[in-house]
Amino acid sequence: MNRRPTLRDVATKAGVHPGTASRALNPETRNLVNARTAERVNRVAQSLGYRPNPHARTLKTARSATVGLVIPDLTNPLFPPIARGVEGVLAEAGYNAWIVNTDNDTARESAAVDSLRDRNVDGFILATATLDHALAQQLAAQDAPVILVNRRTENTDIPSVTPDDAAGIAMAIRHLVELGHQKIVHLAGPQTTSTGVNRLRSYRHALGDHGLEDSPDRVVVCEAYTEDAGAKALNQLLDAGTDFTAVLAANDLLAVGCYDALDQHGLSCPEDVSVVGFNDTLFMDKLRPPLTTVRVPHYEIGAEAARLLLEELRSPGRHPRSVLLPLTLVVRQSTAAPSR
Amino acid sequence: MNRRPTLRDVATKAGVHPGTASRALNPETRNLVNARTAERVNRVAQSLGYRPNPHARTLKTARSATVGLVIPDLTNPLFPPIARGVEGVLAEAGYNAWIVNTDNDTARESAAVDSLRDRNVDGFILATATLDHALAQQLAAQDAPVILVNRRTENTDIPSVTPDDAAGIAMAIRHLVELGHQKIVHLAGPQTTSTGVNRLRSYRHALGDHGLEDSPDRVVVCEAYTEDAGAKALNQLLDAGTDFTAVLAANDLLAVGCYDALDQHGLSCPEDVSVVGFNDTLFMDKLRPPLTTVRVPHYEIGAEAARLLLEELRSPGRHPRSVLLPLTLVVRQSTAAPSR
DNA sequence: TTGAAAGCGCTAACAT
DNA sequence: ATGTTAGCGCTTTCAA
Repeated sequence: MNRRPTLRDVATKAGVHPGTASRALNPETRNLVNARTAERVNRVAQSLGYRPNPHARTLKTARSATVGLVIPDLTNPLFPPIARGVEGVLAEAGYNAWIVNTDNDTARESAAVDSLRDRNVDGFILATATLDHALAQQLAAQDAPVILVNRRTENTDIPSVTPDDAAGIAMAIRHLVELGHQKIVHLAGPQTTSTGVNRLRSYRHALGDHGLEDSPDRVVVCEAYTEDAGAKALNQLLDAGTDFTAVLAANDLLAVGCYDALDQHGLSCPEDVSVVGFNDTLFMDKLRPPLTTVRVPHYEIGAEAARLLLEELRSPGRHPRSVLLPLTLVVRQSTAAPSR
Repeated sequence: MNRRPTLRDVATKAGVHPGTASRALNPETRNLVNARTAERVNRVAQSLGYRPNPHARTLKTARSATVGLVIPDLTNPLFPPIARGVEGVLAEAGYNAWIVNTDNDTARESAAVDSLRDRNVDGFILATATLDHALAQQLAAQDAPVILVNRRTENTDIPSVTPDDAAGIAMAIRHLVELGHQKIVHLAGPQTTSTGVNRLRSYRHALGDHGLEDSPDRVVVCEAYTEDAGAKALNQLLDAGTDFTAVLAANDLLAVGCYDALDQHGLSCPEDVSVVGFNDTLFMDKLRPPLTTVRVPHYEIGAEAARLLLEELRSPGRHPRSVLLPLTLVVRQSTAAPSR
């Protein structure tokens, strides 16, 4: 029965004191040690298959080379690519991510974050931000390194990596206008989120930029970013007899809901109504018709968030900043010139 | 600056020795302690907001109340629901899951598992199994608690939770036969996986059960479970002029690839060709036409795997077993009676 | 029923 | 350049 070798084992076999072995094995302190000794220790460690015990290290140093990644719902296809971006960049730096799911539940989120703190994570990446996000505020107030991803809080002091919502919406509107649409409705996202608020504001601005009227009855605010909410919202507009030829949905799920509502009303896309989504999540190119949508660089959002966090960990408080990532419009068959 | 309270702090404030406090706070050992004392200690812990340090605990006990969940690709919508099932059941038992992504790369998988072992995870749930899976064998050989999920290894001694592939395929074939199909091709999955092999074998058996001929040129084995591989395979059949009226794909992604191939050949589904998938992953109901597919209870697969693992952790070697989960066929518009 | 003491494996301040 | 020492926070055996 041979237990895992410890630092002591390595030290003994290399004929040095554990302290020396520790220094020799750690890249940061290796230079404090005679080069030949260091090499010998490393060889012995290798030959023994030595692997440091991260719990012992964390217990001693209160650091863990681990980051908490807090996600509202992993089954939303927006998040897995973000998680991979985070993991990819962290891995290069020798860090790992602990992914936790909150199911969009504040209590669970709070419990998850507590548990991450118990584990001495070195920082947090939160994909759960609302405009008024107590948890993010609280973490930031305690000087815990935090980066927000995809959405932001009202407090812009907390660094974030988000899509350039305004630019994305502007591209979408321009595309519709160029096709000849004049009456464009907006299914807005929850106004508790930065994406919901920003995209709605940008829609209004973009209409103005093209000299189009910004009429209040052309906007429906959805309570959630779900297919059902999207269907409900568009049904509401259709039932009210609102006059429009195109829909700009605040995200892809709402856009998918529009397909449902159009079906229910016997209308077809894009012949009767053009639809534009936001995010370009999985399979949006496989719908019939394939959805025109604003592509968000999911992986890159996660990667950039990880970079910001690593910077913050290396030099706390040096250059906190927020990043807006550029988007592209992906034109597919859900948009066409209006028939009326 | 007040650091987090430790067990010592609680003990001191409660006027007991840290050993006693430890016993009082741990449900397992609470009965070793005077009830009044125990209650007092717990009250003090509460009032101080005491949270045990998991690293210290793990360092001492070599257990972590943590399970490693090894996933080939989190962006495959099959896996997030499984992960949630795992997490849901583990959470009830006070366990947590460490989710790691391997990107279908053996080296990464191996590194990830090493890292999980370094962290003293109490067991593993692997969603990465191939028939000949060195890592699973190795873990099992070392008596590490392992449960396979979704796929199995050739060695059936390793417990697993998988869909009942044979039953699923039988349902799909019966459905097609009842619609009147006689010439059914199969896009088989990689023959390195249990799903690929089992579904192919079941396809052959099911044809036999209906007195249909099982012709080798009606099967194409795909090298990967991807849309591209599916498109390539069906294109191959179409280009070869193979005579068929329905396609049974070994999973949904391959089925989506069929849609692409049919498009490219100017054929339409279900008028010209019926298509059936497997898994019923995200948005399969949103394709045009919505995909008839075999529904796998994703969440339940993960949940059941977690249950088996917890059992194994509680009584090692007591009742290792594998579970086949029942499936249902979801009939949508991608299947119809053949026109020829 | 409780206290004492040792130690899990590592790091870092201090000493030489 | 290396050794010594103490201790991170907890559990658990042993003793009382």
